[in-house]
Amino acid sequence: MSPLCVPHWSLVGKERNVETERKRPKGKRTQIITASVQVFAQKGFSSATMKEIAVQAGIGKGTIYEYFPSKEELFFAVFEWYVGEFGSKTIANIAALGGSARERLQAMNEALMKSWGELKDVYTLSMEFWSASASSQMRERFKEAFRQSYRDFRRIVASLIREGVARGEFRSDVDPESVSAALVGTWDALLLQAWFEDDFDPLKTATKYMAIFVRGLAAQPLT
Amino acid sequence: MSPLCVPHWSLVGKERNVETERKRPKGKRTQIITASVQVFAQKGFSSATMKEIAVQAGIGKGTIYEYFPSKEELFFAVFEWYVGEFGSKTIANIAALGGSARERLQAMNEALMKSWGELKDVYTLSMEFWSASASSQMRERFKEAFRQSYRDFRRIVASLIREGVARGEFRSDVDPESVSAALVGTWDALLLQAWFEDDFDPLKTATKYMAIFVRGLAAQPLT
Amino acid sequence: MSPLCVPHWSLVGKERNVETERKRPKGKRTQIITASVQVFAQKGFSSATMKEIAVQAGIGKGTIYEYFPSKEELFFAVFEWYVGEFGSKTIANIAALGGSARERLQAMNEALMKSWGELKDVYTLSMEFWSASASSQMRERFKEAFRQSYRDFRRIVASLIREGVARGEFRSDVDPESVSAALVGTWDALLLQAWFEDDFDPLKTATKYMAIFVRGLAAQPLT
Amino acid sequence: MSPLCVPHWSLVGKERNVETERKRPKGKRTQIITASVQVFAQKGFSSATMKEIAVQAGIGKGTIYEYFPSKEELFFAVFEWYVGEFGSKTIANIAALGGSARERLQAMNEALMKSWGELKDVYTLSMEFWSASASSQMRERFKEAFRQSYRDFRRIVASLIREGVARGEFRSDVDPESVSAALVGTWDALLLQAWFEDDFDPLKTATKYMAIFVRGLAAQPLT
DNA sequence: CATGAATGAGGCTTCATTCAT
DNA sequence: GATGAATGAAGCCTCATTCAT
Repeated sequence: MSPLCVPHWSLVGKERNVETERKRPKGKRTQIITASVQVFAQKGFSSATMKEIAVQAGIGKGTIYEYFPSKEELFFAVFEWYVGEFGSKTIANIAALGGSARERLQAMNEALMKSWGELKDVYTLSMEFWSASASSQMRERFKEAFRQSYRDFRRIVASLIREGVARGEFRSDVDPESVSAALVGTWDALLLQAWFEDDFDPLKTATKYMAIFVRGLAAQPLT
Repeated sequence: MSPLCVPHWSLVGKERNVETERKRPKGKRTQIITASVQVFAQKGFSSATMKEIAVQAGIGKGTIYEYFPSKEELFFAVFEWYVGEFGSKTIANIAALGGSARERLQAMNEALMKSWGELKDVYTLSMEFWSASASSQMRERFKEAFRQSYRDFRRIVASLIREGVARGEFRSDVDPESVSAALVGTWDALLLQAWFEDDFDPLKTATKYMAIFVRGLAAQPLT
Repeated sequence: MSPLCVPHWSLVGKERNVETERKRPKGKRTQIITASVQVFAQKGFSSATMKEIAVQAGIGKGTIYEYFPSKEELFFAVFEWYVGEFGSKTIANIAALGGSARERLQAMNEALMKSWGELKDVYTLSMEFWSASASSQMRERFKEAFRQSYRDFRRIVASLIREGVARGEFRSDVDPESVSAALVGTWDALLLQAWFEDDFDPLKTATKYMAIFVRGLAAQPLT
Repeated sequence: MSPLCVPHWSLVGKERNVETERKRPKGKRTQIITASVQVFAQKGFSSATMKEIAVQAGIGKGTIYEYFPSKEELFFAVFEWYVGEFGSKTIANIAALGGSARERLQAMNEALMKSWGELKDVYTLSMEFWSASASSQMRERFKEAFRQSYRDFRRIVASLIREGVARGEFRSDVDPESVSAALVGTWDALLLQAWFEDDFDPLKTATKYMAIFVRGLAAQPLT
């Protein structure tokens, strides 16, 4: 799951007020995951401890094991939730809208970059997931899931490009697969740079970039 | 250090026989770093053990501590070596060549994507470094170093863009800073995708992408 | 805590069955301290290992850390227990009795020297504590605690001396502070010598010594 | 060796200016011991490292092993030097002087307590030696040496007491062995208390104490 | 179901000692 | 002799996981 699959609207602050719904056995799994998001984001997978997560979730350490067989499984569950909860939905929704392909591409760009504000706080999870896919015991599982996530993402963008080509909006020699991979990658990487540099404005940068990029795509010279 | 700062030509086996001394009086530090590169790349920072590194380096566990005060320092040394040894040199060299800005941009693209073959093996280090900059004790150190590395990288590309604008090769409304950030990011992210998918061909994808991108930059319509 | 603050009556086996719970929910801390007393006394602080203590306590190594954050803290806890459990209580009790000051002084002398039998086994702890107060990380903490312990001890004896002076039992030119310091020291040191030499009889020596000493104190020549 | 066996005149600052006599192979052993005194006194036996000692001695770490087979042997050598160099000489010298037994006792008292100024800096060694005699591998060796040292000390004082009794200066019911043990102990312990408390004045305390003590010893009432 | 006390494998690190130069 | 780089045994401590209540 690339970070940009994860607009994360409403992610933050969601865990507060859990007190009121104490003993809602159904939500305990979610409760644990939510706590894990906080802790893993802050400490990273290795440095996070089950104790810490339990405390954050307001439950006993042993209880976590009622829902997840191991720390790694819990981490993977966080990962799945991350993807599943937010995934490429935003992008897909925008793709389904009307308007020119270019406009929708730019809408995607805007939506993703605007999500940075909320994403920021848990963005480090992406790095943890990358790291997990690189070297943990669960390497393959994570890698496969990432692969799938990127694929989904590229597929949506590629469709849109293809549509633009079909409509004659984009040049016919454009390769939708390559373009979507690059575009998805750019979005991804801009958020990464934003993470490193506080005063980096991903929306501004991305908007300027998109102007150039869509001009390169356009079948007819843009003004 | 973005992964694309690291062509890694000749990464492997470079440290052997560096100097002709019968013993290994000076090269031991390098020897340890080389071993660490292997182990950290394979296991990740947390899962790697000092024992493993020592065995890989063919030395005693305690010897590592003669050269590095802690595991974290060793990891950071690997990081510095990663950046320092390869850094943005390739890019800088290409920027210094003659030819049009567009040609040099495409040469950079080609050089970076071609380095994937060698980079592949140690690419996971990038993810570990990201992760370290996100949540380890060393967080700030890594983050700052990354920041600097990205900055260097963007500066080189931005200069080239600026040069292209000045020459009238690129459109005058192009913002070199934004473009360079996006371009650097794209290269970065394409390698990431290549890491996830074995049959992803970053050079092919990037080349097609660049064709579109430089068209978007160009002051005069390209054929 | 001077060794003579520590009559140690009943040191051994006191912690067992303290409470009737089937499990050992509260006594575990005591259990660990008791085991530590044995091990530290036998091996000294540095040579004692947490493993050894755990085995002696019949628990797992990790369990110790549930009760004490570090080896040093555990050692200090042993120290506190040593002082707190036995401290200058004996002396204080005797001071509170009736009788002449001289009699009470001699009673203190007797009580302390008689405690040697039990003290013997853990006496080496005193040396370890001294050593700790001299050079360990915990130096200041131990030193301060010792200081306090000696001060308490001297205060009690000094009061008694003062009382004797006030009553006209002791010479008016006697300085209670100096005398108490010396007396406390003498007791301390006699036990030390007893530790070094098996056939040294501290009670006999101290009794003969006290006869002379109280004669020196007496306002009226003793028979 | 009780601390009071060790006036330590001139101990401090003796190691400086060793530079000038570099390569005096005969003195290297002493050089090492002198350095060890500093380091052991400051860090304690366990925390002191051979490296530190070597640095303090201005020689290579390996060189120490040319002179001492192990750290423990070195420590014992420091101990022996401590005793041998200073031992009970002061006391013995005073015992050999003329004058009344009482005067010589008080001279001993004064000499010992006055040595506190210099002794202070290395006094912690005494505690380390105690600790070593209590729990190190070399326990027996240290213990035996301590025993001997105390014995020597007591013997000298006991002789003096005996002389006083024989002369009719001291009461005939005085037991020289007990008195000497107690007196030696008192001196010992007063230095210990001085170590714990900075503003404790051992000389003043001991002098007042001695006035009382010798009155107790005296055959004839003193004024 | 929930808990958290107990556990012990395993990691990082220290440092006395060795030994090739 | 002198050295100090190399070593590896051994220690402290962490923490995921278990399990009795």
